[in-house]
Amino acid sequence: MTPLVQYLESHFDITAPDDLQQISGLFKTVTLKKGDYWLKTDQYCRQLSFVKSGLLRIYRSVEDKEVTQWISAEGSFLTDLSGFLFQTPSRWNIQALTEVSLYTISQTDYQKLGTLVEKWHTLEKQFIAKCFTMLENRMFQHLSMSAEERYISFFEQHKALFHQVPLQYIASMLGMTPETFSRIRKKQML
Amino acid sequence: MTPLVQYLESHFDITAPDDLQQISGLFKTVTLKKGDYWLKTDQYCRQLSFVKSGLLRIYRSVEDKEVTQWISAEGSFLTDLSGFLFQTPSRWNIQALTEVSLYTISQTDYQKLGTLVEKWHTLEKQFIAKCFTMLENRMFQHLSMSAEERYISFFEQHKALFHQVPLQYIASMLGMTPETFSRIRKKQML
DNA sequence: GAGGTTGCTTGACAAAAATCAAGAAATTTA
DNA sequence: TAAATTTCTTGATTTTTGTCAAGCAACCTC
Repeated sequence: MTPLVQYLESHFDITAPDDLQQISGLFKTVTLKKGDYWLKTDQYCRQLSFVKSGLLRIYRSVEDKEVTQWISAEGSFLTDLSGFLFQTPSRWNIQALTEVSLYTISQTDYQKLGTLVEKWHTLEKQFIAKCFTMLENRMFQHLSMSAEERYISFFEQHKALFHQVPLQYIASMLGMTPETFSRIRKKQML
Repeated sequence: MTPLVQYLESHFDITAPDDLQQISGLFKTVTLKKGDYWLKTDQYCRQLSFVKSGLLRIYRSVEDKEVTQWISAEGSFLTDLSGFLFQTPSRWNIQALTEVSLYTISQTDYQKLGTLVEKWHTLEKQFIAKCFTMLENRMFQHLSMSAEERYISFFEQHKALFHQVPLQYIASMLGMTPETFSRIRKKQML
């Protein structure tokens, strides 16, 4: 569970060995094969995972097309945050794009963390707030930037993804068609 | 402070008179005149307000134009959530569009709530998570809907706003120009 | 109530992005 | 490795949205 422990240390500033063990002890290792679903629309999301390795796509089907909301990569948490916290049916599908290895905690065990780890509530709050902030930035980019500007901005921050997943998913995530994406890409590569 | 108390009861399920008083007792009444700023870009947001009456616009200036992020109305909380929680300089301007009456709590007093009210941490978490969920929905709409569809969806949920604030602000919030907004509007009214 | 300001609409045009269709390239599968 | 599938690219075209410019309407304000 080293990657998870490192994450907890660096992102949550949890350093006490006891706390680290309390937390990581509740996670179980899970693997998914390419194409497997971690979650499907209308299911209840009763788990929170930390991605040890691999890539997953979070998307939603609307009418005849699929809208990719995000791609989760190694070293980040994975859940349907709204569904997990409010226990409402999920609106998302989450599917493995590669072989995936996860550390997973059940909702029940997750709830124990509040009593086991002193400052858990604060950390949880910070985590959710961080998710909010990221989304706020993304929303702002959509309100203020063109497709090309969004492409450039995303490319600068996530270069690696561009040769790890089908580009159409990145296109969708950036709110454009694969064709538009391809044309911008060509222009950028000249 | 009745509107605030009602909000706490219905949205946060706080019913104990003691708790209600503990909380609302820390808020002070503040009024703003039309055009006054509640917050400016690069300032630290050290307050959380509840809008008793009036309307405020949250926006950001980019190059030569202004991007409206949201319009806050009567009966909702107002803050730069990211800035307030992480104590980072704000990227937003928040300006009164009308006479505004607020109940305001300082960051210092806000922090006391954790010790004064038993389940405060849970409620705070729920509140932030709610903000996240709303933003997630909005983001999804931008990824999956055209300008016209966004107009219709917003109009259905916020009819009242359309004759309360300059329409250009709503246009910006929906990610389109005033001209496009005007054309869609005309089409919808036929 | 005349003049100024601000906000809204309209038209003509330009640019951005979507759609459709075909084909090339890459990847997977057998 | 050949065939099948999936993904990406390209061109032609349409649709959507933005830009610019002008005019109109509402509303302050003096």
